[in-house]
Amino acid sequence: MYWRLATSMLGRGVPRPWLVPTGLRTGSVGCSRWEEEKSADGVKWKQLEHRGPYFVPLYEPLPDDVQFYYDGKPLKLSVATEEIATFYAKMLDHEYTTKEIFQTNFFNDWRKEMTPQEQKIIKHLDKCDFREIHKYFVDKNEARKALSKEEKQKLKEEADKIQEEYGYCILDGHREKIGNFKTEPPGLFRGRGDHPKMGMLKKRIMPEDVIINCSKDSKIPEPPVGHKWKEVRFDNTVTWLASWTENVQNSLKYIMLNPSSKLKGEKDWQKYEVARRLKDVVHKIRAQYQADWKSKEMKKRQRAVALYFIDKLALRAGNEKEEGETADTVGCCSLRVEHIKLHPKLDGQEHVVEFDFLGKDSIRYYNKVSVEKPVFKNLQLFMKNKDPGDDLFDRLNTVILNKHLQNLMNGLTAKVFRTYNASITLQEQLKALTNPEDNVAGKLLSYNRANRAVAILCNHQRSTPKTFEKSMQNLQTKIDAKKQQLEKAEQELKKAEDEFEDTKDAKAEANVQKKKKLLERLKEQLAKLNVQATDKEENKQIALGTSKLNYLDPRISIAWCKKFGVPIEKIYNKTQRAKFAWAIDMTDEDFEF
DNA sequence: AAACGCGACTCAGAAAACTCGGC
DNA sequence: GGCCGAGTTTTCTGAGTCGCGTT
Repeated sequence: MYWRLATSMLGRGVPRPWLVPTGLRTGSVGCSRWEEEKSADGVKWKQLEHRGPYFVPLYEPLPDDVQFYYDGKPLKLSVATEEIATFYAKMLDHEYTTKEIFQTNFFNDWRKEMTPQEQKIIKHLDKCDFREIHKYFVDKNEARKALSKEEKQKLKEEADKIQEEYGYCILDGHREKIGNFKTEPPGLFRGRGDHPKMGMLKKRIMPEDVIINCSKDSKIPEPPVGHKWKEVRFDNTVTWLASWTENVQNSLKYIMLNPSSKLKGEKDWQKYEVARRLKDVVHKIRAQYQADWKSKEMKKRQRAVALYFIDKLALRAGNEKEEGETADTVGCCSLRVEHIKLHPKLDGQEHVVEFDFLGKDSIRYYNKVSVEKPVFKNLQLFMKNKDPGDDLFDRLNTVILNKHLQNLMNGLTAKVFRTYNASITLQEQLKALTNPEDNVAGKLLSYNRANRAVAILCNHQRSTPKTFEKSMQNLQTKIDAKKQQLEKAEQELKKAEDEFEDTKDAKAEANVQKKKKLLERLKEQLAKLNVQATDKEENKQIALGTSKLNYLDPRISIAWCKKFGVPIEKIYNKTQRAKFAWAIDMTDEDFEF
């Protein structure tokens, strides 16, 4: 990997490009010439060449014997109408289709695409019968699973060929993997949580919708035959290869590089370096916001309390969002009065704030936190004479907050606190939990626990896996069986020892040794199973992946692996190792975040 | 100056696809 | 030695953050 060289050259003791300006900037806030990342006018590449997006296959009409029924009677649909019908039919056993908003949005959008005749007939969704179409797709899926080994192999090869052709680009002379090289197929929009637009029709992306970005002197990608690109541009200040506007939310979608790429890797590295710089000033910042809790200015007080939440609870910044366009979720600055309850005393603790709100992806944040008295008093003040639907921090937003943070440290924004607190927590937890005497399994449990502490801090949740109870039971069965084996082995050892007492012959002695070994092995296996069970139970509703991938400086984990003799593959799978190649390359066991 | 709207990027969990160990 | 299913990895695309230009 060519850039490994580059990164190793940038390792310890060697100035890192984006850190040099910081050093020079010390004490000279506002010197924009040295702003982070702007050193080269924001140029992201010199050369970019690619094939353009891979367009998902066009719709194939249903066979004639698969019918749609309206009001109990078969009805042949036009191809366009039928295609949209299949989107709904495919989702029939999904909870989405039971929701009224989903149904309404779908039906409205569907009717828009119908022919006038169809519009005249199809007036009510509840008279539509998609079950035969649904069954067709279920069967088709089954059939695909049942294909022979050779047929599957053939499909795999075709997919590999597409990946090979469209999945890579040339960036500054080097072949890099693309993250998402396929256009998103048409379908029904599925938002998270209570999304007002769920069920709307997401239209097919055509070459005419796509903007290509590449370098002028590169081989410009050919649009599919008979088609044209919307535009070809040569903008080297951005990292995307292609983009289009998505019709449901009217937002841009991009084709970008894979996390394993140099471009993304360096950005990731940079992110952690900013978080590490926060480490040096965080004590000062904390002292400052604590002082600001008593400020005369209400705006400052709100800023100080919000920042305290962001720091202590790792809340997200909380930008405003357009009402009615998305699910009603909030972050710190957008918290409303209804999202917190104040308890002067609760469960033996004083000044308890009870948080209950929906955050990103409509994941519930529920937490009871004992806070410092001034914070509590301030919150009472902020809530005074307000309705439940009013903003808690009415004089604050993310722009004001981030401007303030920028003054405290260059490159500092609200999200840096999440990165910083996540990484520092991992480092501290690893220090506290790792027992050098443990075997690898034991150490991995400690690692997972440290990781889990971070996931809890960041509120990374998952729904309990459908198979959880069952697999827990299976594990318990295994444990019980192992216990029995162990008991039996103990008895046999005792028997062997007695026999040796009697005979004192070499054969009996060897037998004792053999039984001892067996017992040891069983004990170890049992311990391992117990560890597994604990780990599993504790992980039931917690998602470790997000923090591992996005918040934890990989160098902490790599240093830990090296220090305690844990193979890196036990912590990071192949993809993760590719993403963190920059860190694997430069980190030794002494690394400190 | 501050509100706004857009653009570009990171972060997010669900679902699909794949793998691998036990029978 | 192939099949099954649980566990793991990869894909997918929606949901945030934050900066910038415009008004």
